[in-house]
Amino acid sequence: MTKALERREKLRAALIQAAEQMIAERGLAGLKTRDLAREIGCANGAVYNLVADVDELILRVGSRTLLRLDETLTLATNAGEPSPRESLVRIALAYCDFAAENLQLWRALFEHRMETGKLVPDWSVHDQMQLFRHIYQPLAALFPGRSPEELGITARSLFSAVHGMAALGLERKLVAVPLPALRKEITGLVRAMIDGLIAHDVKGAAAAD
Amino acid sequence: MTKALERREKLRAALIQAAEQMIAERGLAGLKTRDLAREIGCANGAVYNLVADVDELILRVGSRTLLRLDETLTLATNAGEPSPRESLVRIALAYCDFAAENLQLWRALFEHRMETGKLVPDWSVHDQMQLFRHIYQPLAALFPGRSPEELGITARSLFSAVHGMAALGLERKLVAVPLPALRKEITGLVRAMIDGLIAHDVKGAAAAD
DNA sequence: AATAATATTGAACGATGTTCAAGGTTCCTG
DNA sequence: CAGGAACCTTGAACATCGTTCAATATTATT
Repeated sequence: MTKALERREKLRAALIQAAEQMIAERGLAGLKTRDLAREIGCANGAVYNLVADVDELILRVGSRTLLRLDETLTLATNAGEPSPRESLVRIALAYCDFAAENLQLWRALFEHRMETGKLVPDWSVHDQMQLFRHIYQPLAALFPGRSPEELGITARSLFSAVHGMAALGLERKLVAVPLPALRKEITGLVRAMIDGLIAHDVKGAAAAD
Repeated sequence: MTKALERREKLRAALIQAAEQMIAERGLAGLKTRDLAREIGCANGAVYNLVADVDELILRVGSRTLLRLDETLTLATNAGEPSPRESLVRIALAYCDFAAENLQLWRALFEHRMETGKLVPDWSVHDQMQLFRHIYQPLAALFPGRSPEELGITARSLFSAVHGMAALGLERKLVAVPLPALRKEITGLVRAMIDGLIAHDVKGAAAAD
């Protein structure tokens, strides 16, 4: 029993790794089951013993990408002990850099759409939630008056805004912007957002008095 | 000569309209040439007399979507004569509302990727540039000290940030957020960004003295 | 009206994801 | 250790795409 399952797991790992490399090199649309099968040395049909369908395969690669992204953001947060404000800037820049360095894999996270009717499995959804965690902590330090729910919403908004800048900035479709310029823009806008949010907080508190 | 070309143009218009409706109903992935041909009453192969390939078809639909979006933003800008700051908020909300009401068509604008090697035609690129124009004017009023280039960059950053909030907010993948909540978040963050940018401007000017 | 030019057709091609019966391996049991 | 049960692997076959093209039908010109 061990022999068969062992080989299966080995092949599975190889499959996911091959898929990761293929997406990284040729984009999500360049992922082909026949190429994958040739790569890991098995028949085309055998892929479906290792994985239910390509949707699952893409999700598994996405999970790995999210994990690496998470590690990157963790590293960015722990570098030195800057103010919460600068911590958020660092996180945003780390996100941008990760996207630039893992462009195709990062795009695959957002480009992929499940075939209609099939819903994303729990383990995949759970992975995605973890990302906001990094933003949450500095935000909580900056806005001690806000409830956890409010902080969660603000965290998601901030994340989304930075994501949008990276997404459109790294896109060739709209004007291509050089990476250093994009980093500078993100830095400026994150600082502006935070300062603006702080100012509103003060105003709100004053009005509440 | 007129008879043939006339029919051709009629069919072309019908094709693009059918494609638009099909994308709106079933998403970009639901666009099938055979269904389109049946819809407009011609053979599958005839589609390629009206259009070079589906890429062009998608781009043509995108052009129409961008045009409607442009009209929507124009309307939002001209409604009343609010301050530049509130004008920007209105534009952002109009963008969000348009995305929500034209979800699939709006997604198609960003989901579509040309097959590698083929580049987007000029007329399509030109369409996309026009969007920043709406943001540019209020920004110029708010930041008279900035150069046109700087304003253009800020406009794109602001647009990208709002786009990101709409994109992730309207996505089912990350937590689904109700539209009113999303609008409120966008309003808050746009105001914060602008106020933050203004504060930085003042600080920068003071430091320059 | 005859002929040249052009448009339209739908069958066929090559890819692609997915399935499945046939045949091979591996594992448990007597 | 032998033999059967359970499982795995295979590669051919299927359905569905976008796209092409020789044959046919239509339109325009002389």
